[in-house]
This record gives sequence, C-alpha cells and structure tokens, in this order.
Amino acid sequence: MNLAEAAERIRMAIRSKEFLVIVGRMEVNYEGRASSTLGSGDRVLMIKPDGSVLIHRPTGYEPVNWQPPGSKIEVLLDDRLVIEARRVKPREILRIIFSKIYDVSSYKLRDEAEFAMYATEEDMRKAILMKPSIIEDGFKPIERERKAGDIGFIDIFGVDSAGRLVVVEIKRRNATSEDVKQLVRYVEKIEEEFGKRPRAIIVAPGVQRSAARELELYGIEFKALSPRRCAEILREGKGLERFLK
Amino acid sequence: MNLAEAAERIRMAIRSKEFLVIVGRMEVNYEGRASSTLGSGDRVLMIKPDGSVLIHRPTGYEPVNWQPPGSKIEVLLDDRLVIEARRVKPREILRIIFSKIYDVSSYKLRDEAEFAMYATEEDMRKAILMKPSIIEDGFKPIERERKAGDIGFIDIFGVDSAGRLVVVEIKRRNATSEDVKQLVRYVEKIEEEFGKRPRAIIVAPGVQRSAARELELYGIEFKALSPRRCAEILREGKGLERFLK
DNA sequence: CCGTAAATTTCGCCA
DNA sequence: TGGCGAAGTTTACGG
Repeated sequence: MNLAEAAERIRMAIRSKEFLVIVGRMEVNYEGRASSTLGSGDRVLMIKPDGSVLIHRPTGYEPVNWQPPGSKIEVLLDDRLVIEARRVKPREILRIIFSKIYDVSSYKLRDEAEFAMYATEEDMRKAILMKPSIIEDGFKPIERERKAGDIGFIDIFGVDSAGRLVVVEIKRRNATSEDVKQLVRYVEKIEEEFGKRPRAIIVAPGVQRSAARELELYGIEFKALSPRRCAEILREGKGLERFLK
Repeated sequence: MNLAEAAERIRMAIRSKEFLVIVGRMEVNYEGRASSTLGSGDRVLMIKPDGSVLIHRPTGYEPVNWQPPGSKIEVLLDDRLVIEARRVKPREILRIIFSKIYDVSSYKLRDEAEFAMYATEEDMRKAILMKPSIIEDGFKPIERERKAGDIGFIDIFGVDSAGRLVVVEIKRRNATSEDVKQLVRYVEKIEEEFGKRPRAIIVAPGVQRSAARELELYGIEFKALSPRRCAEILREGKGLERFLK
C-alpha cells in the first residue's frame, strides 16, 4: 500500500475518532518513564478513539509498546511514514516508523454494554460482611480496611462468639506463605495495640503447600471459601435487598 | 459479512498460524479464575499465532477479556458464530458469541527484531555495581539482593569509606514513604544481625513529599539518580568491556 | 514447576 | 490530583 495514501486514511480516521488497525513493518522507539527501542518487524498497531495506542507482536498477551488513553497522535510523512503518540504527564513519546504498510482499517464501533466481573476479593469481603457466619457462627465484624500501624490494612477486624479479637485476611486465590507472613505482622500489631493476641484467619479457596506449613507454625487458622460461593451469597443478598424495599 | 464464510476464513487462519484480527458485534463470557459477562457490542478481537486472545473495546489500554498464550481455539457455527478459547491450567474458558462480523483479516507476520528496554531498576543496580562512586566516593558494594531476615531483600549492601555498613534501596521512580519504611525495616534487621546501626540510602530520581518527611524522621539518606543516567553509565561500561576484549 | 519481585504496570476508589 | 491496593494481573528470573 502507498504510504501517502495510508497517511491520509490514518489522519482521516483519527480526526473522525475511529478505531484504527494498522498492520505493517515498523520500528518503534519509546522515551518516557523508561526508554526502549524495537527494530524493524511486522506488527499490528491499534489506535483507539480515546488516544490509547497498542503495538502487538505476533506473540504474547502484552503489547510490546503502548501509550495509555489520552495521548495525542501525530502523523508525519516525508520519505517514511511516522506516527507519534505523545503524553504530557508523565512526559512520554512513542514513535512508530513504518517501512511497509500491509493494511489500514478503521471502524466506528458502538459498544455501550455493561461489563460485569464476579467474585473479586472485594466481592468476597462484601459477602463476609453480609453473612459473617460463613466464617464461623457468632463471628461479628467490627471494621473493614482497618489500619494496622504503618504496615498495611486488615481486611476484616472483628470478634468471635467468645469475645476474642479476630483478624481476617481474604484472598481470592490460594493463600501463599507471603500472605501468612503478612497476617502474622497484623497479629503482632494488634497484640501491641490491645495487649492481647488476636485470632487470625486466612479466608481463601485453598492454601499453597508452603503456606500450610506456616499456618501450623504461627498458629494461623484457615477457612476455605471460594469466590464462587461469595458470588452466590451476594446474589442472595441482592435478592433480599430488593424484597425489603 | 456471511457468518459461514467468516467461520471458514477464521478456521483457515488458525490452522496456518496466522495473526487474526476480527471486528464485529459480540457477546463475551469468561469463566475461570473469576467470572465475567459482557453484553453485545462492537469490538476488535485478536487471535495470535501462539494462542493469545485479546478482546478490545473502543477505549482503554487493557483488553476487556483475554486468554493468555497457549490457549486452544475452537470455532463453532450453528445459527451463530462462536469462538471458544480454552486453557487447562488453570481451567479457564473464554466464549465469544458473534451476532455480526464486520471484518476478518489475517496476516503472516515476521518479527525477529530485538526489543531493548533501558534503565529498569535492575539496570540501575548494575550501573551502581559498575560504578559505585555514583553513590558516593569510597562506597564499596559487598552483596546484592541480600536477605534481610524474612522481610525482604536489600538491593545493595556495602560499606562506606569509613567502614560503616550501608544499606542501599533503589527505586526507578520517586521514593514513597512506603519505600522509606521498608528501608527502615532493613536497617533494623541489619542492626539486629550486626549489633550496629548501618547507614541507609535511598537511590531514586526523587522523593515524594510525604517521603521527604520520613527521611528526616528516620535518618535515612537520599541520593538522586535517574534511570537515564544509569543507562548512560551502562553504555559507557559496555563500551569499556568491548575495548578490553 | 513453585516462589518472588518488578512493571512505561493499569485501573479504580477515595481523600 | 495524589495516594493506596487489587488484578482473571503478566512477565521475568531463580531454585
């Protein structure tokens, strides 16, 4: 494809806020928070209506180079076709130099659909707060996101049926030994603050082998709870809310 | 575009390991580590030769849904065109249901170029090890990635010209109060271990306002060093290496 | 294959 | 606007 023709089509598409897909042979240079260079090769370049820029090689999940939403696009043409995407804060520039253009396509895309994600860690916390008995009978949450000194935040802080303090750490994936260590640090902070050692419970779908050892070692409890079960609880809760209105 | 025709082109492209770009109106469902649903809308779907799958909405850096490299792609056609991308470990399935196809393109892309990223945190460490005087005259590194008890790793551990121990923490971005606190924890660990308090230096392009307070408070030193300067030092070093051969 | 740390992380929430 | 923490994080690098 003719470079001049390509340049014109690209300029038009950007002006009319279309979703651009450009396939070609290009070099890429990036300068900003870091710096990178990428020699000549065939790639797919996407320029979105919001100023996002993505350059994808033939392999991998991540783009090899990119510019986040809001960047300003410039199309330059002399002997070669160059596309620059600039950002001011932080100051970054992405320069794409084409030696061949295989394809330029642009689309007006309409996408108003809602994206719904189920069972994040936040969802798990909500589910526990909505139905604390899934941790154990008589468990009463007191605070969420409680500050533990300067080392972090306790997911849920509460008391059990016997009145003992309980520190709950939630993970949507299997708990690691790192997670256990973090929880131990919270326990120590709470012990400093209240003068007595709290119970500590990791709530997660499972525990990694290495973490199981540490649970034993530090006297941390484990309560199995899957994100899926939390999603169910939230659905029940929503149904209830609607019923009560 | 005809759905049956599209299905055939997509199957062909996948068989011959081409880079696929499909633009159309689609619904998306994901089930795996989490779950998500996305209603009907216009999007760009990319399927890479290595089995990566990316679905991009008209805005944002991140794909709304995806499947990492190595997933198995299936193209199903009855009354609708459905593409499924499956992964076994962890078990995940991405299902894309098309109601319209605007465009199907596929490409044989050749990209053997080397990607070079300059001045990561690792590069900064290398630069300091290569030329310790950029920290201060007489600074001698002893160990890198030194374990500090069970709380983490010290970037560079060394001694100054007066023989005092020095703990160096490197950041490629401005240092935060969290970084200072982490360094303080290292200092305490080293003091426990050696029975004397080491000097502690944060090496970074700058410090956040909140961190500046804490530097004062804990007696932590700061040495300004930009990733860019480190990249220069590494270039000089490489030049030297070549010269010495 | 597990574990750890970094990332041009991005993204969302909240002060 | 900045700070903080999660993410279907991914990726790279050890052991």
